[in-house]
Amino acid sequence: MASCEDSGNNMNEGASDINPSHGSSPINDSNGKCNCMKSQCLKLYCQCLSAGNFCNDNCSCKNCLNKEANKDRVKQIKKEKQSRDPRAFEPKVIVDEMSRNRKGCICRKSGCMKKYCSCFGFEVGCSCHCQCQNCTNQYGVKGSSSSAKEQERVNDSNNGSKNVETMDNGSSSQSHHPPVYDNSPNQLSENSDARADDELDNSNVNNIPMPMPSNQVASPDYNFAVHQNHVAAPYYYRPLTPVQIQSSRNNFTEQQSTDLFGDPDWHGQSSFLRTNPPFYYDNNVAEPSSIPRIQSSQQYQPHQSHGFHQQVEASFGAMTRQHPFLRSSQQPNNGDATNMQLRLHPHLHGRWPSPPPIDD
DNA sequence: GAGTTTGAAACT
DNA sequence: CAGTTTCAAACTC
Repeated sequence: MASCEDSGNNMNEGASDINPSHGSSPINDSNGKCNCMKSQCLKLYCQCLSAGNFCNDNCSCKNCLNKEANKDRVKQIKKEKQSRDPRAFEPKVIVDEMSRNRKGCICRKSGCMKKYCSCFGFEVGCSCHCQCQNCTNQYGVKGSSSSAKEQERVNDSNNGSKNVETMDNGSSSQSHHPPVYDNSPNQLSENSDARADDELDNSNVNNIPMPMPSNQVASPDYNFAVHQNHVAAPYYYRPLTPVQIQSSRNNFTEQQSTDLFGDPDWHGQSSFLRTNPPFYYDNNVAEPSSIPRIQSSQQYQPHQSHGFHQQVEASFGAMTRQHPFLRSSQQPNNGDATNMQLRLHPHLHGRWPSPPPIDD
């Protein structure tokens, strides 16, 4: 059975309509199907349309017009939606140190503790973007810098030196989260409005300000994807070459995405990044379909022969070695990375390094 | 499964 | 742009 998540069902043409397939349904677990009765699936109420997908055989919608056979009209509808909100079809969740719902919620009655709440539905905390009332979101309450678990992690890191990003290996049994996406600013893209303006003072590509708050948690704008207790590498969007763009438009395959990430110039590349294809291209920017995340502690448990630290070194090696600004350290040792830390090099003075160079 | 509640999207 | 209406998903019974 086809699904909205099937690549073949994606509306993979036209402006900005190549989306991460599961960038959709923030709330339900229906995995790319809708039950629209009145909207003909031509409004954003429709989860399939909202996700940038056509409806499919799994849907129970009535009078559906969101079909490939109607693609011209759908494309027009999408343009209209985008004229109102250019980011209407973008992923709804950004990746930062805790992950946040880009648009925020305005819950009044649910306390952000039910799936009515888009933040809760994504299993992310509420944020300054939310206008919710009586927020009790277990993943992070509006106004607080983090959820309880995250705060615990932050506190732990603060027990060490400053500018420390603690990285856990997931051994504390956090369940994995649904896919979320790095919506960090592409410093090199003409459509780089995906930043949290309130946290940045300029957009100088070569001198990215790093608003390191007192709790020492990195800003979402620096692609530092530390997801709950899971670990992910810092990574940057990078513009694609014309060949890559054409390739993505024509016949994008998982192997190609793997190859892209196998590119030695991809500073943040890692073995587990490569385990998370496919990647989608939009606005000439490569974007992971899901953040590089560790899906289970088992997958990235300390390796029997090398130890997790070495494994992380292997994964992060390119970054830690090629970016002289970052260096890894290890708690005295046991071979796992439960308390492994990435330290900012002192000379950064609170600034992250520039994105890696563009490779033609 | 029907009815109710909820909040996002659309509309005015 | 604030208030209202529409909509579909989440939830309850």
